[in-house]
Amino acid sequence: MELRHLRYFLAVAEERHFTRAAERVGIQQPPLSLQIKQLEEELGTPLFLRQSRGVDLTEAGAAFVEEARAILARVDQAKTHIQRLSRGEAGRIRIGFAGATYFEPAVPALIRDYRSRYPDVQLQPEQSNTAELVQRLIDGEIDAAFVHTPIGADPTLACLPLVDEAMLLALPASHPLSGEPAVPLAALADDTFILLPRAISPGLYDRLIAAFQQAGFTPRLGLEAPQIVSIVPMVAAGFGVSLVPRAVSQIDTPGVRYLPIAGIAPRAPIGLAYRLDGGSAALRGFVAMAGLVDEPQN
Amino acid sequence: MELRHLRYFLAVAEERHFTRAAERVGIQQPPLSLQIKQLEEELGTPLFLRQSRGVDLTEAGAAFVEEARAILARVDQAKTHIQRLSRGEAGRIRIGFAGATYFEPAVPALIRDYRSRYPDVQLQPEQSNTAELVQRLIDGEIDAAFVHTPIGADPTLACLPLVDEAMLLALPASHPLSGEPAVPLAALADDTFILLPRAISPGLYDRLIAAFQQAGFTPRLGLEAPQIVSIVPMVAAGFGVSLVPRAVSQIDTPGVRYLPIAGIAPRAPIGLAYRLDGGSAALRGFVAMAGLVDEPQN
DNA sequence: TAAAAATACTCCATAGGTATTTTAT
DNA sequence: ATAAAATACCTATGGAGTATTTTTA
Repeated sequence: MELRHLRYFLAVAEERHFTRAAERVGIQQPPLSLQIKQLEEELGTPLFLRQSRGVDLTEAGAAFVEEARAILARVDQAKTHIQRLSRGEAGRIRIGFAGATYFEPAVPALIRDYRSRYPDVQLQPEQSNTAELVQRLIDGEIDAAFVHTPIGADPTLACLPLVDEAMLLALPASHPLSGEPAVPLAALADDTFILLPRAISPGLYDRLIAAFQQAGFTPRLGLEAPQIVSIVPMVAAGFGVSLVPRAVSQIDTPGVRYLPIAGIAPRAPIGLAYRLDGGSAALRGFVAMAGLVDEPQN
Repeated sequence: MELRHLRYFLAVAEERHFTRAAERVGIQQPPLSLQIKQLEEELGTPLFLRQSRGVDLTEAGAAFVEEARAILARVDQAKTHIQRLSRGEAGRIRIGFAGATYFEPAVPALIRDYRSRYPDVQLQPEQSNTAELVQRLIDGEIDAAFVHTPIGADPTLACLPLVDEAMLLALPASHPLSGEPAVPLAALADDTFILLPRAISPGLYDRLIAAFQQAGFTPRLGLEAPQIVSIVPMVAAGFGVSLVPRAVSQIDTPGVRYLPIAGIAPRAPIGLAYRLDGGSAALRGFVAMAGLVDEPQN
């Protein structure tokens, strides 16, 4: 059986007339009769009662009308689905968000814009840290991730820079310098610093260490925060001071002051990392939109 | 697009190898490549990533695997459905039951046997009287009906005789003759008779009138019962006596005695009427079973 | 007798086969 | 160098066309 048989059958069933049906499907009556006969042989039962003025459907024929319509509709539907998938208009993107990247205004703005343009693409968010997300990208468990760059060079991954802002100091409100408009890093040489373990976000960590070296001191390290956002309550609780990406300052916590760093401040660049071979058209659309809307800033 | 394309596509998707897939579907590799290319052109997107050791599915290809499987499964299902319909193993029969025919043991026995042999045929019962059911048969609103024969000759209907039993007298328990083992009809010449209107079941009515003539009297007619089963409570209430098919005596009502008629008793034959052109295989199966199991009796 | 489907045949488009080339590891 | 798909070209099946016959109301 081929779809041709179903198309021809429906024409005859609807016209109740072989000759008219043949005209409708663009062939002559004898080959149409032949195709219907093939179909009837395959099904093992007549589909039409041939009468001298056209034909009527048999019981089996009437039932097969429904079946044939359903099958052809399903075929059309499948075609449309695949075409939409291949145009990036449908599908699913699993997106990771590292640390507080979700609070960087450009990130939710991009998500919002993408959803309004591609409402039928399902976005599946996932919250973690840069190192974990990069691993999940490599393993193919997620399709893209907003991470703190740089990430380790991997041949299967690409990374599109999105935003690059100076980090801020996070001081407890009780800190003597918390009222200043800006503080040089060196002024905190005697403070205890709350940092992330390097493994969570090596890029960010290395920038901080470089900044301390440039400021001419080695920081006293206190507690290690398990994730960026948990630095804030630790500072509020007086466990020490820290340096955080601007996005973190969106979380307004009582007892914490965010101050610009006077002089050269370490930066916390955010990029969109994604698989190069992912092959999802929806992902390509997402990356393309990220590349257009969010030009790398300095 | 033809089903061939889907079959070939699934072979390639499952083998991940054009040459092996070609072997599996019984053609050579180049024509298979051509068919897949046609499919990809119609869908407007590649389905496979050609690699030097076989192929991988693209995103669209992976989605199309599901679609193609669903479509081919639906085709198989449709085929099976039609074949079962045409063998009378599936479908629906709308069956009418006139008067008390449902109480005639052979009738529920036939229904029971048929349902156990063809469990997937839906039986849709309808209760009415002979005249109404014959009309509904002619109008094509039901497929078969258990009726009191004879029915008017109609070229589109056939009627298979099923059972033919003598009618019984129905007397109120208070009737002086209600204790007799059998009563001749003539003994009731002075009683009031409760009968059905002739229009409800002409065959039955005419037999009764003939019986009265043979017994040598014209009955005094009392109330008319709207349907056979309502004769029973009317007799119980003392409105008169009646003659009823044996099946009615299955309804055990206090205050009513059923007695055989002494001498020649009118008969109440039951037949299965059905459309000759109905064309439903399930109906043919039902009629065939009725013809085999329930030989006409005397 | 007339309308319409079936049959008989012819033809050609295209599915499928064969030989070879290209491609990618 | 090798495995595998693509390309080129050929063959032939069977889908479609034409002419005619059969069927049935």
